[in-house]
Amino acid sequence: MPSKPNHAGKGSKAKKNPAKGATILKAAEHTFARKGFHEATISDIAKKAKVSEATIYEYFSSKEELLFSIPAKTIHQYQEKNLEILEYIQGAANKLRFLIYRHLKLYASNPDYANVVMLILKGNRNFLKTEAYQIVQRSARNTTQVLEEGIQSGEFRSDIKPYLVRAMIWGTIEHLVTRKSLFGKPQDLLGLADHIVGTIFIGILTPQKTEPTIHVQVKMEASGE
Amino acid sequence: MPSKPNHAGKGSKAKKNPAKGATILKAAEHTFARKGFHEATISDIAKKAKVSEATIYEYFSSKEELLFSIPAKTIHQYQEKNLEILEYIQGAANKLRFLIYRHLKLYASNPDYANVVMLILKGNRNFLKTEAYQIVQRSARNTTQVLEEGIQSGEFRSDIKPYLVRAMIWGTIEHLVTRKSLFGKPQDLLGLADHIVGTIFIGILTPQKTEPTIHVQVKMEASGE
Amino acid sequence: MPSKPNHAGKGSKAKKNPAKGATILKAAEHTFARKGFHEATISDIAKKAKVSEATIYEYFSSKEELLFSIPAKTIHQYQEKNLEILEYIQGAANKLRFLIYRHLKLYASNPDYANVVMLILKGNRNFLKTEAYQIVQRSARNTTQVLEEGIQSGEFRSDIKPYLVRAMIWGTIEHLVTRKSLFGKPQDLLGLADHIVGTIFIGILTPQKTEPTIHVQVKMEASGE
Amino acid sequence: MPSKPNHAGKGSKAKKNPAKGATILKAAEHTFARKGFHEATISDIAKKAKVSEATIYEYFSSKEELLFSIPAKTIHQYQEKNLEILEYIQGAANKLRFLIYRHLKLYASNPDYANVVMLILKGNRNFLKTEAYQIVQRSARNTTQVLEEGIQSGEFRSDIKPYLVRAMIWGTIEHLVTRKSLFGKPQDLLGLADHIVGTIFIGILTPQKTEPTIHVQVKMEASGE
DNA sequence: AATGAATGAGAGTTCATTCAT
DNA sequence: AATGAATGAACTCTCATTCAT
Repeated sequence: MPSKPNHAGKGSKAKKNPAKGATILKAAEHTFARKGFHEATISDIAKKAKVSEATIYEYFSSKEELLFSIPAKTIHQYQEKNLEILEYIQGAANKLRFLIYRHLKLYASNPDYANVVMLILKGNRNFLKTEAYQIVQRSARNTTQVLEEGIQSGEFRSDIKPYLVRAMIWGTIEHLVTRKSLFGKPQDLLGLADHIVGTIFIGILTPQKTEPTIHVQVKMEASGE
Repeated sequence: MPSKPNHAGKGSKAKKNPAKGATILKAAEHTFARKGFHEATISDIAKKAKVSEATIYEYFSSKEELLFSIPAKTIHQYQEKNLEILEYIQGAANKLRFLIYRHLKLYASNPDYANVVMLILKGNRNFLKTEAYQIVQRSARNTTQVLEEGIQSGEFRSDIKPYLVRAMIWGTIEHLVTRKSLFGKPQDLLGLADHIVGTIFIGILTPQKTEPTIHVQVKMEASGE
Repeated sequence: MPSKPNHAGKGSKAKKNPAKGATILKAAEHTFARKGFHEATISDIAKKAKVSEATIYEYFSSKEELLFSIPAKTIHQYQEKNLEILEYIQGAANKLRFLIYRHLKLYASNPDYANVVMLILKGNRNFLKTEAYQIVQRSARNTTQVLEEGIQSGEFRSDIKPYLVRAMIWGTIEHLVTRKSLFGKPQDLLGLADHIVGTIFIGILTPQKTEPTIHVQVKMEASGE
Repeated sequence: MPSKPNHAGKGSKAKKNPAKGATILKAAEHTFARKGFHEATISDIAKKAKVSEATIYEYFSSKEELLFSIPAKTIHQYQEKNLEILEYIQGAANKLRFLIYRHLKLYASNPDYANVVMLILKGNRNFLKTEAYQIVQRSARNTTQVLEEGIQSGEFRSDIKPYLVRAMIWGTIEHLVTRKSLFGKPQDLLGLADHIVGTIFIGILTPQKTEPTIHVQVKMEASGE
């Protein structure tokens, strides 16, 4: 069997009945989201999925593999689609705006998933060894790449650090999504996207005051006329 | 500053020997940071602290209370000092820069602590009921307040949303600290402070391109010549 | 007789394999009888029953529920049969004699059971909330009722207090059974039944002395010679 | 030190301050009565007695010795006084009546003590090895002896079994006291004394109906004249 | 004489996981 | 393919007891 054997790490099993596997996965997502990883029991998940506990082990080799399988498919589809659409978008700024939207939307449209990712997976070291996490990393590189493109093309300042800006964007999103998971507070996550983009793009300082560089440029342009 | 007892909520016990209590707390921080909450056992912590398991329960009423007691003192001192210094700083921008530095430094100078906070406490719903968390919230309000001050004084753009900007700042920091905890990657966290401040302040777009406001100004100035 | 589930209250679990449940119960009875409740460990019982400790918890939700389950079935069958047979017996005295016999026999024929009931359950306040205890109470009412019947029919003195007489009968039995549990002393419990009945029926005073009524009669007859 | 060293078994300690010893004992009685032996902790008792836990161990060598020390003094005084008064009473019936009263009163006037004896000590096998228990046994022999006296003197029927009658009397009392401990039910224990005595003395059957013996005796006496 | 502090020794209980059917 | 039943393996927490002061 030379084909990719282990999607979620060491022990995944051949899915006998894909529909049932998905049911279990949804039940796990639901349960983990509400109770947390250790507090949720296989029995809880089995009840929710209306299968026996043993059946879960027919589909997933361990509780942790079950957890790690939750993002696997989602993240894969997410990244695929991102890459596909990205090709049709012109300009780094537009691309970046798209990526921010997409990222926010991923979580906004699936609260249980957001919960699992933000409150459980983010703190789990073993998750980092997962194939799903590899995709997350690739997805992160998308962003960095777009930022670099923007610098190259002159759309973005040449003195920004792509790594840092990406950290800012992702950090912002994660922070907001986490708060929504915990408090339900930013009611409308997607609605914040424009503000995030705006702030990332032009900062928070009022122009005249603290940007002498701009002032200089102005002079030059004025004289160029 | 009278000693407020029971920092970590209802169940904390009178510390018979404060030094030993601190030793246990440090051992717990160390152990939780390396193993995670559920994976670390009281026995591990007892060994590290060189006390018996029972002794731990003389100082902390449960494993969870032990966990929640880790940030209690640190966060308290952090907030006290912040408020103190803040009074001496002039200008919202300077204050904000200070808060960002401090926040980064808190974690940068105590990796185990960072680890516990970012990987364990952030995902723990019960922590939100803790007194320690109340202080975190108060600390967050510091930032928002400074942002509002800046808007008022004209230092910051009037169209920013303080809540969002604070989320960006904190999110960025949390993201970076988390990555450092997990990968050790941004070697020099504090060194990034200036870049973060810079980006938050002036954004990533190159001025001429996407800021029509500036453009307008230019025209005006040019005609003024 | 439809099978009423959950004899021992709220927490009892569905018995997966009734035979195994009974084995565990017997092992518990045996162990508790010899060691007492707190001194007996789940591990002891598991060993005796040749199952794992966890298996015990598949059948009983706690150590205490296990304890309370011991009398549940026995007491139920006992009461059922009592009521059944009572219908065929004529006369309150005969009925009372039967109940005393039965009560003694219940314990005499099952020393471990006697031990558990007399030395452990009797002092346990939580047992009083048990369904099993409800049946004990009902069984006590049988006795009181028979006593009332006897008074009505003229078989028993009209000046006795049923409640007290029942207490005497039960107290006597309990005392004897307890002594047998502790010392093995009244070798033949059942053999004492007749004596108990006799004494309860006619007391311990010699007739002439304290019973003026009888005394009068005697005199009269004697003088009749 | 040839004087009786160990009142309650192996490990009792010299009472440094008898008053404090008594305080602890009362606290223990109070606490055991309410919580039971295993459920009550040394800490509970220490709190109630307003001493430290360690102090309890200065006076009593173990929790069990503490328990066994509760009846020691009481039972000793009880028996002493019984023997003393018994000498002044004429007639077995009167003596028996006295013993029944005394026995009931012992418990009626000290509910906590009753509780401890009935619900805790009665089921404790180790208590039987105690010196306090030796006195209980001696006290039991009082009763048996009086019964034998009564038979000898003709006050009591010659066909009664002293051992059994004593069991009945004690059993009755224990049963009633236990119920009072558990339910508070027979409100007035002492008020029942007369009824107990009455029933023990003359039984529950109506004379004419079921006492052929008397009839026979009459004949014999008549012919004997 | 009194006790604050420390701990050894377990015990009950939970659950992920396995396996025979 | 599905599961009922069984269990190994821990882990938290409690408490009686000790000992140095």
